[in-house]
Amino acid sequence: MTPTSSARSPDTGDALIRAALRLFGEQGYDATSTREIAAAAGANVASISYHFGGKEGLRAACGDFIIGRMGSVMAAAFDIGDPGAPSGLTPQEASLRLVQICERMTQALNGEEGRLLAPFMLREITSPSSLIDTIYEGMIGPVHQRLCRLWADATGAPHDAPETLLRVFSLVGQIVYFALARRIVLKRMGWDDFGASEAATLTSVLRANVEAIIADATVR
Amino acid sequence: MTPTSSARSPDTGDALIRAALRLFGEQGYDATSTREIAAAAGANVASISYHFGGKEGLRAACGDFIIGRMGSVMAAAFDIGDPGAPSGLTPQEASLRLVQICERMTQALNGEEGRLLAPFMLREITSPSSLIDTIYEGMIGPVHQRLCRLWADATGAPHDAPETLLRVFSLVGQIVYFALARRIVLKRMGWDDFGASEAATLTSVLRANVEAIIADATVR
DNA sequence: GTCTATAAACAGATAGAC
DNA sequence: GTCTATCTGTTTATAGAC
Repeated sequence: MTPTSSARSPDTGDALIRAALRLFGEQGYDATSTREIAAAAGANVASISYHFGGKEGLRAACGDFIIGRMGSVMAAAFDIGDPGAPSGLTPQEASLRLVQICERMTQALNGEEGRLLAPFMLREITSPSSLIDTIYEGMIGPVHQRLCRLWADATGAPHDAPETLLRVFSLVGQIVYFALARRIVLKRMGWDDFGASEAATLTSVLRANVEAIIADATVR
Repeated sequence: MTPTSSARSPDTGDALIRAALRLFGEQGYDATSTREIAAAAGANVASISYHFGGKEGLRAACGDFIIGRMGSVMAAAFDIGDPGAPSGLTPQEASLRLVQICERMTQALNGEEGRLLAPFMLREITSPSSLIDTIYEGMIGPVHQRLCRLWADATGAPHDAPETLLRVFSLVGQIVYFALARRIVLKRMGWDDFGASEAATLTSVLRANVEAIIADATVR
């Protein structure tokens, strides 16, 4: 349906974002040149300024892309089974839900799209002047709050106690660590890649950890 | 005892390494210019080439510095109490030792020097072409192996089973996470800084986690 | 919308005076 | 050992043809 004109564009902007996500994630923002991004996206250098107003605008677009994708993955994880029920879970139900969400997070971070998004996100989290505020308010903060309420339902601990917040962070932390230190883990395990069987082994270990930590924190 | 000549140097090389560790850690290697490093160290741009042969040489020197410092911290942590006894610990002793080592790691990563070294190390771990091999073989690998043997003594599990290696990684991972995501944790907790009382709260949570995970993995 | 050509700033490295 | 000055290559951004 494109009229007649010279060049077509299924979506140059989208290709630029995907290329930038990968390269920013692998090498870092400053280590990646706009020429490199354009080449990887099969586009022209000037198209970055045209579509996003410059390199920094492309970075911001990557952040919005991440918040959208990861946000919907997390939203789906929270609503496993019953996309309606807001509250009133038994401790056993809440505990199971927590374990399931952790498994989904493990899968999401180690799946195909996660391996595109996670490195970029980790870099933004650790860099001082970056998208950290946007990503925190758009995704990390809300997700952590919901996890804390589930934690409270599961253990009987107050949802806003410092210990609760830190316990939930440590739950998430051990999952994120395996995305962060993938290269080291592969090397030590003698694994070539992170396939289905490796993922299954990791998932079972993390599930055991999560269940042990929840049980330990449960008010008896 | 320095002869008579013009300029003195307590140690320009050392000042350059410390400045580079901080700036590389905060901003990343590529985002940091040699001029910036020299200014922060109170030295001249040309001194980097003179002392280290160039920017890449300075990066390698930072890696060696880290391996030396962190290595001795970890060595001390393993030898708490008895710097001689090689083996033959009861499960209870091994478990306690494991918990103590985790506490030392938490302190080391969140203490003054850890806050200088950890960001740099985390960046090197996540970057593709970097010092990851050097740091792995000089520190991470050996430390992980020793932790796995302690884990085996504590739980009765084989020291080289995949589950053992992954359990130990998850132990370390949750500790590293709080160094990685410090900014996010501070924001969510409503903390201004990471002082003594905050460190105490975190340490107690992590200790509880470690003990729960060890207990869960113990062969009964 | 896409491209080429170019501008203006900045990078790391080094020669040579001191 | 330290400094200034400079060389060479690369960066992002943009003007203007198509």
